[in-house]
Amino acid sequence: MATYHHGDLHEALLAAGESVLAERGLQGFTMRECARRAGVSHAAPKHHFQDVSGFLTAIATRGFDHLGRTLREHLAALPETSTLVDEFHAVVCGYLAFATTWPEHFRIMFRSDLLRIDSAGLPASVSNTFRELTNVVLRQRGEPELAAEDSIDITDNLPVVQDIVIAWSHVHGFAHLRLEGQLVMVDSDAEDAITRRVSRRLSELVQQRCDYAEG
Amino acid sequence: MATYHHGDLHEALLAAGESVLAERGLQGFTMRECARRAGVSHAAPKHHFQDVSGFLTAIATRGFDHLGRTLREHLAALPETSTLVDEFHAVVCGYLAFATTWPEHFRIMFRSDLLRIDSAGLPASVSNTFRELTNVVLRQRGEPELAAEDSIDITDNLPVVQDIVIAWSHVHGFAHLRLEGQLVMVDSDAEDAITRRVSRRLSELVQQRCDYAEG
DNA sequence: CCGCCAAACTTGTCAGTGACAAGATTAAGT
DNA sequence: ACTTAATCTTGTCACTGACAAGTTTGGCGG
Repeated sequence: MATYHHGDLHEALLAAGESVLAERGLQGFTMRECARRAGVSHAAPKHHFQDVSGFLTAIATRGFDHLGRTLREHLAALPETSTLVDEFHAVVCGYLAFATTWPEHFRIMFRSDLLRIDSAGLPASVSNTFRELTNVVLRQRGEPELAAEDSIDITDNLPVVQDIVIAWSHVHGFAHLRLEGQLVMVDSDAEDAITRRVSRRLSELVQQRCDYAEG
Repeated sequence: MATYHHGDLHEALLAAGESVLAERGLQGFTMRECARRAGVSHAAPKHHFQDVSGFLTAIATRGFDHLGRTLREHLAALPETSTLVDEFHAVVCGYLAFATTWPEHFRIMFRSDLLRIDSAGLPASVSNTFRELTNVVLRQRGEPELAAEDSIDITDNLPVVQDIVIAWSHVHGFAHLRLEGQLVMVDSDAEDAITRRVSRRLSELVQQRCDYAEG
């Protein structure tokens, strides 16, 4: 109890919250426990985060930032001579790595009923994150990449958006099913084969950009 | 208070639980509210479902049954002359329809941290559900379909399992992202185009079954 | 240097919750 | 008819999130 004012309670609470999530999961997560770990009273968080959903929104925002960073790292680790299949593979592996390492964050990030989706930083973090995936698709198509803070114009680029949605869905679905234990029958070798197959599929998907007419 | 013994409290509680979920979401879901709506005391559910996770598991099991029924209906509604693209499209639409109609069930079904995954009926309902998708893939490949109660042998059919996982991931990811509001930018026309594109992609994926060697 | 003010934090309270224990009721078999 | 076990109730406990009201403190103008 050095000072009455904590100094950086905002950050301390987030760190506490993430440790609670890691140890007890979303189930055992409580505001009061977070306050306890930060060494403040049970009502202190109110001033920094309106309520529990405000707090979870902040955590989700950090989660999206972290996911974006992970994707960027996996892409940056590629050698110069990489193919586009490699790029997709990097994204898939990054996504999976994040979901494995931060499962509770992953769950919270995709729980719109728990979050204040219009909250300050969230939308920005989301689009920053998925700019990585978008740029892989754009690179593949030979179109100009998005700069930081830019986001894609849907109406002008419907085919591109379709590809992005399809690619994102594919990666996300695999990660989610895996995280939630629905793919337990798949061993680690089979999983590697699947991720490579998915990556190859995604790059093929984006290459065949002529036949949009009809399915 | 006709009788002290309810008669079919098990079923009544599940129905109550589903109405609570529909009205208040997983957030506002409580055992006591379910008991209240079933007209019994707050401790009555204990005898039918051990605890809250046992109760949610039962609800999730019903959800998987419902999803399986929905997929079967969508497939059965196809005309005789349907292509395999149509079959995949039916699965995709059925999956999306379920996620849209029963969003809270969908959420619970894929929350392994909330469920007793080893619980009596759950695994059976899950494999019954995904037998529909499996059979579409098997039909596509000209291999014998699974009978009811049968499940696929992973070790003998790795390529098939890979295709199933990929197809399932794709459909599931799209439904999940859509449910959680991450695809708000996609309007209804674009969504139709995407579902058709996904369906076509999936059937192509399964057709090209020669090139497994490496990605 | 002082006093004031608003932000940051505390204490206290409330209804509501899940889990558990112990008791009451009743259905069903013998 | 008697017993027995399943079913349901009442009562209790620690805990939670939200809210209200009070306390401390940093920082500001004068």
